[in-house]
Amino acid sequence: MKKMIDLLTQEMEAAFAAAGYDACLGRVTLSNRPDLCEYQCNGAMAGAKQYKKAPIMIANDVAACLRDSKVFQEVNAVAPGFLNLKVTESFLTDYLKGMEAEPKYGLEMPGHPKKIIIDYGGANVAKPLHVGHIRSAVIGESIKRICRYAGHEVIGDVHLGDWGLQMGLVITGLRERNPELVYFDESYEGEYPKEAPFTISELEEIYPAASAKSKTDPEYKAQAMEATFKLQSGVRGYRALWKHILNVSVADLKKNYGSLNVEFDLWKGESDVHDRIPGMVEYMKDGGYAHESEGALVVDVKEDTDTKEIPPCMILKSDGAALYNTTDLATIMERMELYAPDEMIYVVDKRQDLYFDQVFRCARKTKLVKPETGLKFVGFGTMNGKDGKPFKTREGGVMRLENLIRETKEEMYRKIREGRDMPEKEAAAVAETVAVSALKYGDLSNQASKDYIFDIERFTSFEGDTGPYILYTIVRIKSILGKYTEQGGKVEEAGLKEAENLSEKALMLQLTQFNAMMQTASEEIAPHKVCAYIYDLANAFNHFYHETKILAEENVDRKAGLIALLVLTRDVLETCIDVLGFSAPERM
RNA sequence: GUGUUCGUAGCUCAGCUGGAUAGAGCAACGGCCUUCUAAGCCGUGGGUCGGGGGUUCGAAUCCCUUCGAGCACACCA
Repeated sequence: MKKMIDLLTQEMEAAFAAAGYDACLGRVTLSNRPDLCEYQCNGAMAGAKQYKKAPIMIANDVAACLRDSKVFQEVNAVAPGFLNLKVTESFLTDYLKGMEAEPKYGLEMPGHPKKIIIDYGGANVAKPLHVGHIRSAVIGESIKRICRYAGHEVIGDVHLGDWGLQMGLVITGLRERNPELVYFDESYEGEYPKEAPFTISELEEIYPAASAKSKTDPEYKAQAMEATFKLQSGVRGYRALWKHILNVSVADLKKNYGSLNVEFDLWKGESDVHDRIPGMVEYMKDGGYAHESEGALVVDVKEDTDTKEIPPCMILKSDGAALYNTTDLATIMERMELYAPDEMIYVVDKRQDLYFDQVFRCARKTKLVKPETGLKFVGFGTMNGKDGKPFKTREGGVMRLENLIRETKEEMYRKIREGRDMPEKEAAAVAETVAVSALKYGDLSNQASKDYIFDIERFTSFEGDTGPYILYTIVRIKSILGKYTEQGGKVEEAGLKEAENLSEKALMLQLTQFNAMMQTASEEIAPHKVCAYIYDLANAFNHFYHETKILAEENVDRKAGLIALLVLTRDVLETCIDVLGFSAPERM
């Protein structure tokens, strides 16, 4: 279905042509003066020079050609040469009816859907998620859903850090605690136990302790490095232990991500490409891409057009070991082989911008990907505290994600109990849903690339541009629809009618923007545009709601028309919050 | 040093493919509930769009310059 703005532009272009001017001047945009008009066209001013005429004369000529328009109810030429437009009720209502009938409210599907792999989450095995992980998870999940809604095939990969020194540290820490474990007996040849010899909370204790000790104790660090080496070279007991660590950790990660409605299709990790690295390195050497520099193996990625120094992309350290770049490149290689995606999107802290630039250039230069394969870096900014510095606990430490979520839920629960007479159990469930909306909307409503201030007070507020406000609006609509049904009305039989007041028309106009907004949000990978849209839509609804009695409407047809408008508004809002990654309760 | 992002109301942020009077929210103040959830709605006050210059009929938006802040700059991930 064509976008509203395109249909209006078409009509306007025809009018420019009919008046003897270049049709290209007919571009219609949303009005920036809602008090004067709904849409505007500034083409008369742009064409003034070309035709050596006063803009207002051109505008008048064009307006004259639109006198009998079925699309525009009003076309006013205003000094110096604006064309102020209002659409007819019938055109608007027909457009919305079309929208209702279309599968995705009129969003056009791509001619060639892309297969996209999105790499987000940034979790590490055996390390708890902390607040620094929230953005990648929340933004990535939303991008995944937006691209999927826009008609692409999307695969989300958490891509765990499951293979480096951290694993050696955990194993060494475990050995220190329980040296008698069968995993450390290298002469053992039997089956290893199915149960892990530790719980998640023990695991979470072990890593930081081992990490700290390795920094002051060189002997301990050497042990950890040896353990890492043994694991990577396939020593049975170490591999078995590693599997346990992985399983226990992943189960816990799934629980935590789950509480934020974040779900991955793939739980791949760095370990998956371990065996692939030697071959890839050979390939890069044989192809003449890689050369030695200061003892390390690197690929030059400078380009003539660069305005800055781009250091070469390192493939192997001078001690011959692989590093982050190596696994990332090997992963790109693996993904091309297994999934052949058209595009890979990395949702990562923006500080890694230069690093990914190097990796992407290297992947292209070494032909790991096809020339047309998209490699995109979506860098996000830091989540800061009210002081503008990276978010910390009151004690100055790094807050665990789990705790942040729990505190937000508690705050929400408190507010609900204060403001509503709701049974404890229901209040707890509602608090959970609303808290997720507060956290996610608070994050997503900011442009991903910018830093933002995390303010739990603000995010959990029911007032203003917040998740809870959006949910409240949806709940209000649901409440009316519920009552309508109780009164014997049939929601599904209601058909849209022409608007009878200004706020109703404003709501309808806002609804027509859905497909254009969603297209932009997916093309620009911009979840915050979805937030901005639903905030405007919720405002338009609340304004309309205040002015229009719905259930008390006596004209049955008119009432049904209003109900149909509510249904469409609810559905569009719920579609939007779904792509943002949260949902609304029935009551709140 | 080089590069990069940014600087808009007291605070948090939109707007940036150039258009009319620069918008929201919070905070402050004032209205609106016998009627569909007042966790709502309406209104008031609050601005050298960091400074300067340029392009243009027209600049928060484009260009140059300057000041200020953040971030990155091969053997970490």
